[in-house]
Amino acid sequence: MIDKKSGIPLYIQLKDEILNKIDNDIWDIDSQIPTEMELMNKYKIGRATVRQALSILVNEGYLYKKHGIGTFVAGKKPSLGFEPLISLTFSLKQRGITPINFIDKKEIIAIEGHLLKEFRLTKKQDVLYLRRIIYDGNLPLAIEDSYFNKSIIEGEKELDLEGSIAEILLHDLKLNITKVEQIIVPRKADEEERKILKTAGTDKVLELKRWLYIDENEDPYFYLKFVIPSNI
Amino acid sequence: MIDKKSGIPLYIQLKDEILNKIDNDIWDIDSQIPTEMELMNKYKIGRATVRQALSILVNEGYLYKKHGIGTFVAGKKPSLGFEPLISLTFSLKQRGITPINFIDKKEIIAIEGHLLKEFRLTKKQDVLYLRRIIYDGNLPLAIEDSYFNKSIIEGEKELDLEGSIAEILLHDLKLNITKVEQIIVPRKADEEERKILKTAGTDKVLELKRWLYIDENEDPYFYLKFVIPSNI
DNA sequence: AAGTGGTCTAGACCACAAC
DNA sequence: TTGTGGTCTAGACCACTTT
Repeated sequence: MIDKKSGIPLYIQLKDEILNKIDNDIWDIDSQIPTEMELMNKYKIGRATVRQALSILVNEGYLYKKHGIGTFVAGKKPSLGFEPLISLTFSLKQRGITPINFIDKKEIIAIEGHLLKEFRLTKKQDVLYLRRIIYDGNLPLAIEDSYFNKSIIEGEKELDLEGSIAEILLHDLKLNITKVEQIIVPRKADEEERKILKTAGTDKVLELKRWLYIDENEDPYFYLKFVIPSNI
Repeated sequence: MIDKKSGIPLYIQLKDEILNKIDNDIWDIDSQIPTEMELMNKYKIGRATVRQALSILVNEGYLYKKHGIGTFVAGKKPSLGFEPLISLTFSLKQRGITPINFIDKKEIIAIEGHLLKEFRLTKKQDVLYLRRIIYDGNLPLAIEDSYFNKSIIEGEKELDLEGSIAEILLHDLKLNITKVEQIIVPRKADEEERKILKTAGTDKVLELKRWLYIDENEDPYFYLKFVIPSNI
């Protein structure tokens, strides 16, 4: 309960009240919690106070909101080994975001010459190049350039290239990943990136490059680069 | 300037306006920015709107407030976007786990000879070695070996080495991280690891190594290795 | 005492999703 | 149409720091 005379700010008391119900599993994961209106009436407090409490919990990842629907308990999902470490889609879903991947480019290109170093390849190779823009609704979240070993398009399977790439690699292709290398560098967005990502206010982005090795191969099977505004 | 008819929320416009002045160094570090009252009058907006814009920037580490005095530009620019990408504690907390870090070893060691390559160092260096076992309650989750540049123990600050290391690096030390390299390799646990982690059923683990670079330094500031059972 | 940020209320209108 | 969260205003009083 909330005590208006305790001296403790009401929004702190409400925040703790809600946190307890989450921690003690009184509210199920992904279940809707009382609306702002209901919380106002139940505790006889103003809407701004309710929203201040909720915004803290959203910020800390305990709750997520859906505009026009309600407020929900954020879920802890089971892990699949590598998945949380290599999948952007996975990380976003954990925060209540269901990303949409829009395929911008899809073509076969040859990696040779000075490009070999960037791709960490030892010899010339044709790869499937895929550029996707990842959205949360209408909001662009990231630009993703991925390069697959050509063998991926030679299989008979129909691959869902708009889904999670980590899922394709781990579940559909059942690859035996033996090493993942990754570099993250914060930098300024270039002009194209600013245009696509509509970076407002700041033009700082994180650039992440990732190389995936399978079996005992010396060359990576998969190369990924993605750029994401650093305020996401 | 702020356009009330643009359709863009006023607090977003104000936030971006302020962010630009910070990014372009129009306001010095630790200098006071206009008071909430001044911002209200200047842009003809309500106080709640001003506070909403400011609270975002405080939350993201661009500003800090002093009660009864004013609002100020934060000293270092945050690399907060890094947190989910580099912090094990952060990732675990997102899944509802509040890990406990038990310090197993803590000593100064010299990195030289053949070890230099593993640490990606170019010359001999003394480092602070920290081994921690990370628990979820009684269940051991991971073994973590971290190696800090010696300068970390020369500061006057008392560092909470049982908390999140990413938090120390980003929030306490406010390091300007310029690159993160990481390798993940699945392998079999060795005998010591099996003993500590009590790996049940499977003895497969993920080994993650991570190198953190700050400023323009050629050598990494921080080296981390952790081993985690692959069924977690 | 004056000025700052901290908390809180009541009320309004908008945007989005579901029925 | 209804109910949700999103944005915004005007106003009040409190707590803290400096003058």
